[in-house]
Amino acid sequence: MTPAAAKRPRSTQAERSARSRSALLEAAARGLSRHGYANLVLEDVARDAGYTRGALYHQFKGKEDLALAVLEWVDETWWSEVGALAEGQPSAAAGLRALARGHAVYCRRDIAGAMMTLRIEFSGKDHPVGRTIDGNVKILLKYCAQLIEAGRTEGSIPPGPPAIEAASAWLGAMEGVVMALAGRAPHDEELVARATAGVLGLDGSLAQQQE
Amino acid sequence: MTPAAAKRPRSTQAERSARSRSALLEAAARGLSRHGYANLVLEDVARDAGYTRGALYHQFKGKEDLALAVLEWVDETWWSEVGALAEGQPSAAAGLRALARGHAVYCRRDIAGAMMTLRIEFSGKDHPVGRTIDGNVKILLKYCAQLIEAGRTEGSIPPGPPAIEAASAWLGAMEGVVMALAGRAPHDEELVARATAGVLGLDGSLAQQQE
DNA sequence: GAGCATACATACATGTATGTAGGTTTCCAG
DNA sequence: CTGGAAACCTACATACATGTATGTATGCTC
Repeated sequence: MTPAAAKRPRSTQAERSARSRSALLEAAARGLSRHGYANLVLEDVARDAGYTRGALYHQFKGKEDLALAVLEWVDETWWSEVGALAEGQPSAAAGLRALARGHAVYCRRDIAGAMMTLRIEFSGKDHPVGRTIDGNVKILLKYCAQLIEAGRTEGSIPPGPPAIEAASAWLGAMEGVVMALAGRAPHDEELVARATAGVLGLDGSLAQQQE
Repeated sequence: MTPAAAKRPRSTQAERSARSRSALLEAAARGLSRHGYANLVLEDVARDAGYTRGALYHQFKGKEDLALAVLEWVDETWWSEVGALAEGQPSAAAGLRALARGHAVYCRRDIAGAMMTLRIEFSGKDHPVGRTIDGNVKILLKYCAQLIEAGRTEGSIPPGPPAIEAASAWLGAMEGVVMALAGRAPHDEELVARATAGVLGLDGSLAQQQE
């Protein structure tokens, strides 16, 4: 019996599908983090999510489609959970610092490495996944570069290498640090912040944080 | 006629073999950088070096053995070309700075990514390549952590997170930066130095280098 | 230069992972 | 409660890369 007699009687079929899809996506992200794309075997992904390859092929067109879905999902969650932190900060430097700490926290989940591995495997390649990831990174880079330039003109960030190179290096450094520390709180946050300060030339004094 | 009548008449056979081996190793490193281990197809490696798979299987026991040889080769060249820079520096901080810059220069070759991809694919896995790479990284980490601790006791490096975490983060940051900049001189060197200063808490003043 | 070993090439067998097709269960509608 | 369409599973076909086995050429030794 459908509790609320309205138009949508809380359809269980759609819910079921959505749950499966989420579980598969999460398992795929974990698998990508750990094994990369090439070593990712779909049967393991499906089993990890509690299904078989049949379910996976019902939800996604194939391996590539699955990877693209993961990318899209990561991109969305990153901007809503991390990117949003930069908004409403007093200065561009503060915004970048917030991004750094937020990124470290965000990457404590095991989905963190998915972007990294996909980027390493596909960046610069003429492949749908490569193009997507390069597109996402490009947008992110542009955003960060703008923040850096804004900070330099307003004076909260000292001069240095071209903003795009600096942004590129900064993102790379963050990825490297969170990867190396693999979510070992609380030092991951602290050290990402330090790396940020170093790359951008912010004051390296030890008393800038403790949010 | 053998020019020098001594014991070793300048054997051409050994030379030939060594040349082939070097060419294959270099091609393998390039291939690993670009495609990773799983996507590395040995026929391409061999062709890239000017041979066929037959030659490769004559020189190496197989794919795994090839990867291990690359690892060994990278490890040796790194310590002789980069690691040596830390020796004879006035302070531990100076040594670490030298390592950073040296690493950036070292990574301008396309062999740079080989370690990275192998690490991502195998680190922490129960696999010969994984064990080897983890072993190499562990030694490197220990070395860097010792430098950091030495610097802290002698006063050239301010206090901070535990030395091992700091060393881990530092290496990760360097990898990330050189990866992101992909040898775009001269900013790679500058930005690796900045990241180093940030993570280790060295003076972020802009006038520390120009070696 | 005959005999032999090493370096290298070609051809085949095996394993494995993807993708597809055909069946089975679960859920909702009338 | 019965028809039907989903979500899902099992079985099969295909592709591809590794590894091995066999063949050829080049260089060394006597």
